[in-house]
Amino acid sequence: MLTEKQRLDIHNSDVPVVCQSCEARHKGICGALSPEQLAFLGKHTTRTSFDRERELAANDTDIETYSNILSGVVKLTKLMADGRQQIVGLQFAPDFLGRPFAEQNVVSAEAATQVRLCSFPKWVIEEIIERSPRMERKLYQQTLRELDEAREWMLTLGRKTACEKVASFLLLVASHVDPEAQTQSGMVTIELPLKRADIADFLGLTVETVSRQLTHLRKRGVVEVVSSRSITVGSLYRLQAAAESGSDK
Amino acid sequence: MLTEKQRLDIHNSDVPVVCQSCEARHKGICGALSPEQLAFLGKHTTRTSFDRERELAANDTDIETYSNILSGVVKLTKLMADGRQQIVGLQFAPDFLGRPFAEQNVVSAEAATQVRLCSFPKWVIEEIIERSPRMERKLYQQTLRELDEAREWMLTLGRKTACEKVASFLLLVASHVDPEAQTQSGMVTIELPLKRADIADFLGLTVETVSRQLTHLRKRGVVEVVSSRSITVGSLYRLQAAAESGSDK
DNA sequence: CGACGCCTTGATCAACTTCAAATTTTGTGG
DNA sequence: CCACAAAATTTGAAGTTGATCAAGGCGTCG
Repeated sequence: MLTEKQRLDIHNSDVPVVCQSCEARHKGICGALSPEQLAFLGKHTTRTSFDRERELAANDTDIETYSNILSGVVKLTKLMADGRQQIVGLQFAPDFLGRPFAEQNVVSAEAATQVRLCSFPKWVIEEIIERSPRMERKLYQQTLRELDEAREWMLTLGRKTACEKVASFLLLVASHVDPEAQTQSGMVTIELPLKRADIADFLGLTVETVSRQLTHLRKRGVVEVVSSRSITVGSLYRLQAAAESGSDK
Repeated sequence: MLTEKQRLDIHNSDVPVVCQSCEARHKGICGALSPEQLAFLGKHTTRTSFDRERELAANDTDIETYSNILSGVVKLTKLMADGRQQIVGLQFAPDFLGRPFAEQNVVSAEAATQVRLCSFPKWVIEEIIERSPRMERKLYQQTLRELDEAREWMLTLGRKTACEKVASFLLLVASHVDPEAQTQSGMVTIELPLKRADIADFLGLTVETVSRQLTHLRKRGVVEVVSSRSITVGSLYRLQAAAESGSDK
């Protein structure tokens, strides 16, 4: 007995082998492509793995490739002349990485964890966008989602206290790792994709403050710090409360 | 002798009268439409004027219309349960207002100044998006621009000092009112579309701090406060410096 | 083991907020 | 056009939050 997916893959035997079990084809943008388009894309595909901290694209340089994130977390950062830094976005698999219709990068992209990418030359994506309205639609919708997230984060950066910021960050990670986490209120363990310095750059704080607020949340019993990269949350409901008012109760 | 524009308008005599001299057709999204599509859109168009402070769309309510901004400035805001507020975007004519592919508003939209809108029922825009890839492209590109701006602003919110924030705000307004202002370095007078309380909500500060930083910039000779809503900048270059380091020199 | 990177904790300090009040601007009706 | 009330802005003094500076602990990898 074949599952629907298997039948589909047999039927579309011209789907590149590397794409056949790729998450980007199911949840990501490649799902918008016909087998022929996928085959075309597959011809110009490069899969690469990057160590943590590796720069994937530098600010103010020409855009040469676009990518799908196969696994890992990518941070998008802005840097000021004097070294101040702000993370302006986190991207998770199977997000599309890159800014269509631009010549130059306006942010730099860096691997926050070990990252695997499936990359394509700029012209290939441009051609596919022109030929596949469904692909463009997928990209458009991801951009709208990113804009929603950026605006949500602006509220966090502009108006929340340090403690609320840290709680908001934990919630953000929880919801990306496990989209259902939003609703459930039970116990969850969150693997943090960022080190303290990155969390600070994401929250507009210093490392010291992030650390202090984390111990503060621990002492209040909202979280348990299993290890520096792993946090257990007793009740997401309480964490949510901490992200909006801090005062608890 | 006819200009090219006049010839075009005569040729396309089925272009709705209200659209013929509309900025949205030249710089905005309506430029993507054929005369027939424009005629269809024109049938379902409502032009309305709103006083300053009027709410145009409330958070957590169903989306019923989309609009083009004909004139004025619209602020997009997020509100926390305890009343803290953050402006997460400013939109200027001839921006498109509204979030495609969503059922509900995730921000509220409010007129910052007197605003004139050209509004369309939700289904009309949805139908046009399906039928006009050029329209979808325009919307996609505006969204990408907004995302770029949101990320730029995240750096401002997270990492800049109060003084740098105020200077950044003045630059932002200057560049939207007069796109060429970016390059020129001469004297410019900026009409502020927001009152102090709104500026504070945009910058993640308090009214008092905004006011103090403005007088600080005045005493440093970077700006001249003509009236509370009108600021003259001697050198945009110096203002730019103030937006990135504060220390001047 | 020892060095290095990362994280935490403590003490002090500066920036921004809060609270309070004065001053200016704006809008309205006579 | 003026007078007056309401709203917006500015200014001052005191209080908090988070930053900075400094030191120490933990874990990992050679």
